[in-house]
Amino acid sequence: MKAHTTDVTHASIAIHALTPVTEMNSNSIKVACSNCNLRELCMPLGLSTTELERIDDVVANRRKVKRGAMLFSNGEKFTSLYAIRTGFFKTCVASEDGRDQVTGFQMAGEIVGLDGIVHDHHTCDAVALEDAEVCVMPFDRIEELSREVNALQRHVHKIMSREIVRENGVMLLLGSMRAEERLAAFLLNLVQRLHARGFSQSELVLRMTREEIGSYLGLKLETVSRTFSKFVEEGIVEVKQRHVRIVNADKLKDIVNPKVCN
Amino acid sequence: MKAHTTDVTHASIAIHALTPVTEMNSNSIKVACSNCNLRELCMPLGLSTTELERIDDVVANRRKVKRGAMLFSNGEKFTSLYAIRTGFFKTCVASEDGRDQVTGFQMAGEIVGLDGIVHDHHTCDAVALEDAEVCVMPFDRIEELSREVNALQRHVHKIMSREIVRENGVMLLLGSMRAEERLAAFLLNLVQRLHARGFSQSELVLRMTREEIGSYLGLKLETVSRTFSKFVEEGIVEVKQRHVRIVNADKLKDIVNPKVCN
DNA sequence: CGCCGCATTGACGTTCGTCAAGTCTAGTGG
DNA sequence: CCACTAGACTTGACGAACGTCAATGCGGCG
Repeated sequence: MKAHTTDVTHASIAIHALTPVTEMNSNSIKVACSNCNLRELCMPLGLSTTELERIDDVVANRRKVKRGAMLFSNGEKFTSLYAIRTGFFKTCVASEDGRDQVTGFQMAGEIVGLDGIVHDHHTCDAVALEDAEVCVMPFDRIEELSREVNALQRHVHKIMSREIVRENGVMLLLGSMRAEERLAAFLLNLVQRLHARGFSQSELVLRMTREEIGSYLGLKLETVSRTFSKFVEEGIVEVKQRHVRIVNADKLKDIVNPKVCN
Repeated sequence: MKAHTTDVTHASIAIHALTPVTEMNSNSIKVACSNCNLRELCMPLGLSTTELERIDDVVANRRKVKRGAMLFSNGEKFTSLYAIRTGFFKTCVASEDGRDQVTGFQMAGEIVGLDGIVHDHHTCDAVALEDAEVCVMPFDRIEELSREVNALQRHVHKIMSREIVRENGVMLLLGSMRAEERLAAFLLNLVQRLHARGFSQSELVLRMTREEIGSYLGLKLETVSRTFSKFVEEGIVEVKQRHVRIVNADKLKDIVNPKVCN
């Protein structure tokens, strides 16, 4: 490790800007999407006031999940989708012989639990990578309401379609990219999503271990570590444990999308 | 190639058993899910007669797609989902620098086009691997009707969730399996889906090239070919070009799920 | 019959995994 | 405050799995 950056800051400070005011003082305050700052991330836009009030009803309650604990697990009965309010999750599937694969990392405003719809049981685990809180949205309530609020129906469809498209991208990554390309794509994706939530475009704090990154990217943890080191040597990023600063985003993008011409 | 099996038959004969009678004589006959033999594969079960009649309306028309032609392509405006009546498709995404990745193979009764919902444009190509015919289901019509027919609403959600779960499985495959395991899992999956459609449990005709299999499995075509040869040497399958006979399904399953104990 | 696309096979090279040793950091308790 | 520890991370040496390149075979089709 060569780059000892002292100015890689904890991005978590900025999360306060995203925390709904309703919860600033107490946990027992009425659950309400209508005045949640994450609304634009997890709910449809352009709703009328009455529609907005009705949509508040899809959230039954909230649930806190401690770091390392599971929101739901493989085999568990499916009842609800979950909108992440705070914290960071991973989802992972396991093969029968014990290998497991991280299928995604989810942050505030994103929805988890879609895997459970088809068989009425979950087929993956959702694990909190830091203390987290989610909005519990019973699926039968979502279905009921989305019959009446067209924008919600459309929104549910888009969320599921978005997940399908995301996974298509991961398949491309796993099927055809080399280690450097995978890690570069991973970093760019993470920072882009964080930026959409008001965080820095260039600095981030990884909430997951090298092993979890490796599982997601189809690499071993040593390869992830070596690839980080290589990026550091090339002056593309600065890394100090889980603090990452992207020094040269263009180079990272070039790695993901090598331009043959030019 | 050692195994020259003369008795690997074309499975395509059996497709006639699945072809709706309404189309036996003419192409202009009324489109109707209510008497389509594929209904149980692509439509919800347990509908009342009136609901069934209404569901016929989701199919606007049918469309033939010649082998090698595209049903839809990346960037194209999204309007409809497509239920495959006959034929075989691949879907593939491309990275900006030209690499592409097969994200799935679809057969009769399966639905393609879900990727287009989120951005109102398709993000992948759907290519017919043999002459095919699909039912065109305009998505706004699906949404309209699924507001009124609960079973259809639930069905649409399940179809999308199933696709998410399928892709989770592919991620596990691409992220953590070796070449033999990937090919074994692929063959077992294909033959299982074909069997559900009335085909043999042990014989199949691949509709795709080695290169397309390789793209799907994250391998090069040579590796696919070598792995086939290895399976043949070990007496697990017989292969003659695209005709495959599974001789020892248990061994194949063992390869996918190596049992450490026992 | 000859061509073309697909498939097979071999020789060799690269990338990444494996194994092992060692470092760093945060947390704990004296 | 510092020693101790456990878990995460880094780094090196080596090997296996798969990719690359190239030659050849095979089968279907005009």
